[in-house]
Formats: sequence, C-alpha cells, structure tokens
Amino acid sequence: MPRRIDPTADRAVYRQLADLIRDAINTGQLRPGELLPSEGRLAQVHEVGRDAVRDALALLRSEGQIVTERGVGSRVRDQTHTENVQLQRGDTVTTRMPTPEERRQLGIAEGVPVFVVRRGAGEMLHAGDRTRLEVHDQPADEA
Amino acid sequence: MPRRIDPTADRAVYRQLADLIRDAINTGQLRPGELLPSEGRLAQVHEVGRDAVRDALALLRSEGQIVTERGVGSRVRDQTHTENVQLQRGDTVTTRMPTPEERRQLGIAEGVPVFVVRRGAGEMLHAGDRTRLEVHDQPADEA
DNA sequence: AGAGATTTGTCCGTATGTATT
DNA sequence: GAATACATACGGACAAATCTC
Repeated sequence: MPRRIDPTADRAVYRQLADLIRDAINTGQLRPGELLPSEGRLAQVHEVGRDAVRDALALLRSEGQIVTERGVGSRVRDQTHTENVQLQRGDTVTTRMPTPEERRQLGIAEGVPVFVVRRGAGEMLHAGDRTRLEVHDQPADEA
Repeated sequence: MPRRIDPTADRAVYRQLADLIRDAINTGQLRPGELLPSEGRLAQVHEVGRDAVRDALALLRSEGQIVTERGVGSRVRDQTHTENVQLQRGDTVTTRMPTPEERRQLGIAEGVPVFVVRRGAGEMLHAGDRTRLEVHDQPADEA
C-alpha cells in the first residue's frame, strides 16, 4: 500500500524501493524467513518496472538483507549471531566478501561477509552472520 | 575467446560470467586497476545478453571485486588494508554489510563490509577494505 | 506422476540521463 | 560538440526452477 515512490526524485527508483523494503524489514513488518511479494507483484503495487524491482532486490541481496531462490522468491534473511570466537593477543582480523567457494563451504548466503582471523601462520575463516569475535577478558575484572 | 558459458547449465548465465571474470582477477589475468571490457563488449564476446552482463558486474561489485565508474567502465579493485585498529580486552566485533547511509559516511564502495567494534556502551564502525584489527600484544597496558 | 500456476532468470527493444574522453 | 560507456527505467516474451494439486 505504501505509495511513496517518486519517479521524478533525484534518488533512483530502485533505491527508493530498496529503502522501503529495508525499512519494512528493520521495523519488523517483514519478518525473518518471510517471503516477499513476487517481483511482478512489487512492480504492480509500487507502480514501477520490473528492472527497478530486480535492481532493488539485488541491492538488498548484496546487503545481506534477503536471499533469493529461483522459482520460489525472496525471503528476509535471519541475522542472528550465535557463535562466539575468542581472540588472542597477536591475532589480526580482516573482513571481506567470500568467494562463492568459501560461501559454499561455510554455508552462508550472498551478501554475508567473512572474518579472516590470522593467528601466527594460520588463518581461520568465520561466517560473518553468525560469529561475534571477543577479545579475551582477564579473569578478574568487569564482565 | 573463452567460450565457457553454457546457457543450458544449472548455474545462471550471469553467475557463470561472474565466475569467469572472478577467476581472471584471481589468476592475475586481470590486474588491480585494470579496466574490464565494456558491458557491450562482454556481451558480444561471451554471447550473452545485456542483462546477464550487468547482473554479473553487479554481483562482482557486491563482492568488492570491481568498482564501476559511470562513463568509464569497471576496474578491478585494489584490496589493500592500510589502517590498523587496536582491540582491547572486552571488545566484541561483528561484521556485516553497511547500509547505504553508512557507506556514504565511511566513504566506501559497494561490496565492502564493515567492522562493528563494541567497547563498553560505545560502538565504532570501520571500513572493511582498509582496516585490520589487531589484538594488542602487550601483557598489561590499555587506554 | 503429471499438469498447471507461480516465480525468477534471461533475452530483447527502446528511451533518457549522466559522466568521461 | 561528438562519441563512448554506464545508470536507470519502461515494456514484452520465453525459459527454467519450484510448488501445488
């Protein structure tokens, strides 16, 4: 129902649409796992072309907000961190987008970055959507 | 001349094309800073449609592999980390894709994840493409 | 299993705008 | 200004994957 897209605005239509959907996700109107309206439906409802819809969904996918399956549709991605990894002194950490191969191995969706933790000569990869890194706390101090 | 794209394959054409280009980047056939062939050229060479090319480039962009400039073309992105950030005991770190707003504030390209470093009640955002987190090596010393 | 509906993937044509060369 | 190249946006058509009955 939200008729808030302005084709004459500076901001691209597909970005406006992505904003709408992103907001709907962040405000809980769209819940994790929930199926979005189909591309055709979104185009109708918002009165935009299918290109704009597809570009908007691609953007949200790249942000890790949704996952898309052919023949099915796009779902809101569940972003809950479950795994804690302890960092040690001397560890260095970088982050980047994984290769498709790494995505497959880690079992993560598109739009999800990875942690690269280097410890000595070794290197460990962690899925960014379910990992929280923690710097080891001293035995006696605040939690 | 790489005629390796199979329209009848399970894998989507634009993903196959993205694979080809990604491999070319990773094997050094395409070097950082180097300009890719134009979209039209890629479509001709690989005998695929405009949509497939644009979708492939969008995917690579979302992976941080390339950057695209309007009126110019797409270049292989140089991924060198320049800034070091020291982590302290008790810090927790997550990573995710930034919102468009955060991207703007940090001045980073699409396809670049961010670090979220939580220290106490505060929260700091760091651009993932130029930041390396380090766990301080000193036994007893902090700010 | 088989048919049909739904949804995304891909092709194409066309058009306008913006930025670079 | 002209040529080139990407960005955005509309439209139609069919293929391929999935789901439902």
